[in-house]
Amino acid sequence: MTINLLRQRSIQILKSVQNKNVKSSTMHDVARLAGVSIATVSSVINGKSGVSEKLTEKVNQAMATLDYHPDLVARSLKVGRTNVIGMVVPDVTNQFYTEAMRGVEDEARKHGYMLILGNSNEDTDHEMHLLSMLFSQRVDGVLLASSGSTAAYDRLTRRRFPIVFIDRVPVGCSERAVIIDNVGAAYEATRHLISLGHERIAIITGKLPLSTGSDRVDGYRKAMQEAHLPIREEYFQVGDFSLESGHQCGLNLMKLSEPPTAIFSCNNKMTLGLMRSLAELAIPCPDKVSVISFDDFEWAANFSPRLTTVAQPTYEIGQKAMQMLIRIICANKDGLDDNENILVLPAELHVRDSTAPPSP
Amino acid sequence: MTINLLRQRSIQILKSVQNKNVKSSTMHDVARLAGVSIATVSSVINGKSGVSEKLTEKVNQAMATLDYHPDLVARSLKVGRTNVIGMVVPDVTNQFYTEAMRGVEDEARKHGYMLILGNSNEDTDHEMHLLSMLFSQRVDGVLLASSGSTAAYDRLTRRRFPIVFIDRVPVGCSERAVIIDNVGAAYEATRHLISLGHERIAIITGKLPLSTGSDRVDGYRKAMQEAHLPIREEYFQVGDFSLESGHQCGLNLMKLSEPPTAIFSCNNKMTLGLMRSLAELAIPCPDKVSVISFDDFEWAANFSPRLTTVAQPTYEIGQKAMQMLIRIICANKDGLDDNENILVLPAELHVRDSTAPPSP
DNA sequence: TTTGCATTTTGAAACGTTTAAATATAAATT
DNA sequence: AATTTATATTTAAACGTTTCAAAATGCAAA
Repeated sequence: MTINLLRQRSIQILKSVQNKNVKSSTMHDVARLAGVSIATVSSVINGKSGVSEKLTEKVNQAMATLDYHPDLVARSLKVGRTNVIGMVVPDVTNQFYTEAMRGVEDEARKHGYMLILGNSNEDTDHEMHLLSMLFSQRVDGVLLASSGSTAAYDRLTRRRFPIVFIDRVPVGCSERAVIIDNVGAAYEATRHLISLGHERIAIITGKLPLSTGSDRVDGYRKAMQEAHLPIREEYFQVGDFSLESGHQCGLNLMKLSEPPTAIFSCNNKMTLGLMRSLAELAIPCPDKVSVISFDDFEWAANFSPRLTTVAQPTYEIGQKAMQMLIRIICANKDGLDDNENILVLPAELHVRDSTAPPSP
Repeated sequence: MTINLLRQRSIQILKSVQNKNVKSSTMHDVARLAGVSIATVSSVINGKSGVSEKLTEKVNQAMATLDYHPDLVARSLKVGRTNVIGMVVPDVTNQFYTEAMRGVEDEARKHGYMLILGNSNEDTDHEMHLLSMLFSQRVDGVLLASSGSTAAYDRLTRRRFPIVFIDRVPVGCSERAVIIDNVGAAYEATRHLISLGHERIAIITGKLPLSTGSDRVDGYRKAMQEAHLPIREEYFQVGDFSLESGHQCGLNLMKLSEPPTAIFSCNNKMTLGLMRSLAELAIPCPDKVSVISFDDFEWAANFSPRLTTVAQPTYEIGQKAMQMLIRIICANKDGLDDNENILVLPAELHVRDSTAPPSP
């Protein structure tokens, strides 16, 4: 075929593609322009061996002129695999999850996966809906920071659908998860307050049906009991991980006739709410009340009071969870059982200025 | 068909589905179990009129027993539309973008769209790659907070691919975007510092090839010129929106023999870096230096110093951008030209404690 | 020249939907 | 009872890939 003929044909095909306007060119167009069969084009695209130098070149050229991008929807349908994984988090504005997401994404990209992110807004119904959407989209697996219900999870696992919990696990489920040692970390945090001399120590808990809720309470309980300190009912404030709940619990605590001298807040958002309530009541921290918080972030260290926190390895949580998910997907594909278990990472206490001995 | 026969058939089909294990049931299975054609099943699923009470019931029952979930991959291939839109942001750990994302998601859900989120990490190459992946995934449109390059954008618009810029626009592109009045907001911010009596006012800029970089500089310039204040070269620090750049610029500024008495930081992450540098150098704010920052967040108001900020309507930006994108998609579908333009939202100055008159 | 064998290329059937056209059924009109 | 009309249901062809079996080609040996 002469160069001229090639050019002419190219223009013609380009035009036919442009006419349809938004529709993009297909393997068919490429094959036609290169003067080969679509099977050959497919082989070139997928780097299969056994295509001659000459045709490979022709095909590549045709793809370039047409600016061809393979249709992954069609491919997914054929191969029964999308190379997309879903991630559902309860609060996308919480940096904890977005840092984890970076770990997930980096690891995902390394293995050729894309990421669909869903935000359940701490709403179990919406979480169910998101999971079933993801399933319908035929994602290859899901990372889930649960907002509480196990219903969706049950349905999916019954189908042997690859799923890994991250950060939060509904109490009861205890496999295929990447979490931190919440009991240990909460124990250390409470110990820190006790060692400073505090006795009236309050806690603002997260959602109790979740591991991050109940385990942190357990660690707190353990430390308190060990030190023979009572846990007053009014010092036990049940929050739900939201800023608003932290705010409300903070007000509840500091308006008591005998307010606590130290508060253990179980996540970053609730701590922000707590600090707001302290500001509103003009209660200085740590002078009047010490604050220790789960989750460590950029703002914690450079404003006043510099917060004492329990720092979690957020990026690593995401990274490790994605690795586990990939192993499960592969095992599933080969029809064998994966024997993935729960992975527990350590957390770290960062002592700063928001905790101090109680004022006499 | 007797109830018994139905049950028997159901068990048989269920078993055949379970054997394939992870594969889920198809319209075919449903049709077989319900004893109808797959076209009828399709009609029921899509709520088409003209299916008898009786068959509708049968089909619904069959779908329930099989726990059938439609394969959106197959549907997408057929109808040439995925009902998925992509969103690419330069820093997913920046709450600005996740709050915008909430607006996007709420609006998307309302119209039956799902969301794929990509994080370009301020890397234009990676951004290109993400965009081309999204295109291959055949998303119906893209929301883009650009990290600087226009190359990807050009390629996509040439194909008339629906795309809306959000927050940041590469200088030059000036259509289909939802942004705020950066010049005006930066002008007001600088005016605020000037009105407090500051004359040595520094700026930490963002990436200059982006509207959020250059427009904010323009506003600053305008205010300074109007007040007949010089813009010293060493007070003009070019950052890149990252915490690290804010930190470095902060150090540069405060180590000058004649440091500024006020600093205008052009986004939240850089402000965090700036505050870190002030802490390291033990320079009190606002006593020695005033700080005003773009972007307002939860932590800005309840720690000390309470930050003076320019607050953007983050949620609304996302919401409005998604609405615009949907309009473009619809116009495209009907083959007509959309006449969408740029949408500029107002920002708001929140005066708090980090800005004060210069110390004498 | 033929034969056989390895290599390259192609044809055609999937994958799970939607949809237009065709057919079957029921109801209404003569 | 025969015909028309409206309604309900099914058939079969797409959508853009992958993939396997079959066909074509090239090349060495007979």
